[in-house]
Amino acid sequence: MRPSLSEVKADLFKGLAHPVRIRVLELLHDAEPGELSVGELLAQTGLEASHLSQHLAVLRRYRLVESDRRGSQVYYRLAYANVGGLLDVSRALLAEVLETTHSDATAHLEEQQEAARWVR
Amino acid sequence: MRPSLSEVKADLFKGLAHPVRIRVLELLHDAEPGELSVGELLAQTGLEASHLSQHLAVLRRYRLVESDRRGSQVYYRLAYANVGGLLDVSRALLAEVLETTHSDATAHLEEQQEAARWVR
DNA sequence: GGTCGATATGATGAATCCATCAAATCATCA
DNA sequence: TGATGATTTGATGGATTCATCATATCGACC
Repeated sequence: MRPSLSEVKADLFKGLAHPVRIRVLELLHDAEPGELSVGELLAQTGLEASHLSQHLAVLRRYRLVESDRRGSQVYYRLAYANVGGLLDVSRALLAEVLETTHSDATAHLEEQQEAARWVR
Repeated sequence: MRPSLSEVKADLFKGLAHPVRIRVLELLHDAEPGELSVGELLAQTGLEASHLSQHLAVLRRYRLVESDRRGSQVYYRLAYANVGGLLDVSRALLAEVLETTHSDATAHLEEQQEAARWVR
């Protein structure tokens, strides 16, 4: 039984439905060479190796990323340009959501956003 | 403890991570008056009432829709314009995904797409 | 072949999601 | 007030996801 279009879309969104995986995809989206090694992702996320690896496996399963082993290192990149498009729109959607939220919550989230920028 | 930006985004994607909920959001996105009653959604999805209602509750929880009771009927609409944006990009992403899939699977999914258009 | 660094997979328990059926709630009307 | 249509919520069991720790696999090098 082949999946319906909605089921394929739902799978794509499932891949995006976890904060760590969003973070990883954003790092890949923003990376200058368009890809990052697992080691670099580990450094930038501060995660434990097997934790990140399990999430990367989910991203591979749902075809949001592609991987490429070169020697002992594995590089990941977004599988499709429109994955980046989803990230961009989600950013715009979040801004829209935040515009309608309490100003104290907004201030707090803006602080976190500044901190994230600084870390990068 | 307030949620991080990634957590808020993850919640939005969780709301999208089920085929029925995608279908509902697309129906709302495409509806001429920009909203539909639960009754209309029931008719168009063919779901059982409490099944749909549980999914609508998830969409409300993650703030992807807004509801509005008028008499005995409840109307739903997308909570933000960018929810529609996410749907549009996911459509483009799916097309991108399908371009790289086997042609027999592609043909099958295109048939389903045609059938869906016809039903509407 | 063995060691080591890099990465992936397996096992497990807790939490969450999903589908289904039952019951409750809300609004309207006689 | 009770009945009815519309909709929501609750309860429950099974499936899936998540986090964590342990183990396995891969590639490079001696």
